[in-house]
Amino acid sequence: MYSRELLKGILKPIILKLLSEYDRMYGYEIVQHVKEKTKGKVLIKEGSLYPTLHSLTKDGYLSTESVLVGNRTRKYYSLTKKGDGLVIPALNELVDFQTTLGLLFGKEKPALS
Amino acid sequence: MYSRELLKGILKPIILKLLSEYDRMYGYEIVQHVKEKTKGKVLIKEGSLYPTLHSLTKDGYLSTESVLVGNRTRKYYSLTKKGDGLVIPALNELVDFQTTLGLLFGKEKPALS
DNA sequence: TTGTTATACATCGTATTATGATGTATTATT
DNA sequence: AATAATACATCATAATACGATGTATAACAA
Repeated sequence: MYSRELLKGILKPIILKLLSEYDRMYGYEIVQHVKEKTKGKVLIKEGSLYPTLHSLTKDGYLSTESVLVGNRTRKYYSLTKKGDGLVIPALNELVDFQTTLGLLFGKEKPALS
Repeated sequence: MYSRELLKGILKPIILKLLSEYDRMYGYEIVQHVKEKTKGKVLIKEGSLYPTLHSLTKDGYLSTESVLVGNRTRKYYSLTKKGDGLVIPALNELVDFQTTLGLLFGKEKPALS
């Protein structure tokens, strides 16, 4: 895990990007997905995730849909139109930021995937 | 400029890396240096820099040396032995983090410089 | 069957830290 | 003479990740 502060600012972009790829996801699923994708290096905590999802929803970027699976509730989140408009700028900023980290810490521009 | 939160966690590493390269620097110089290095994308504010320098000093990572240039005071900062021990881990974390950002946001491992 | 782990949600207080606002003062430039 | 650059400082505020805590179901191993 990274120092707490380093992760600040990346949680919302992570959620936005995931939802732009997967159309709809629930909280627990997001945590697992990010864990796998980052090889265990980014472990989103519930105390971070749920308030953030609520905040994005409250601000109109996400919509929700509750589904019962067995007797357990799953709350699916999707991008609203407004939220969709946030995705590209957020990703651009992150990629740009990644490049800038390279300038500062000795790595050059990240290679294209 | 990046969103405020995105910059959290990188100021201390920036200072540590710079001081490991330049041996001694003063606040204003650090701001200018980072501004140039990042092509104006990271503009450290005085309200962030000075408290951080003081904090690092208080914790024994930096030592200071005040110099009069004309009638103006310059406060030079250098790494202590303790501070020196922080450099490598801090840089490793940052480079690692940069790579993880790539995993999350579509860029692969950063190219070596 | 019992204990543990995984799944799945939630809230709240705390800690960290970058920044704007504000202040003081010298030096260089127009 | 006025403005910008140099150079330091402090303080209140805002943003947000997280630990702690709570509730509950489902799966699985001992």
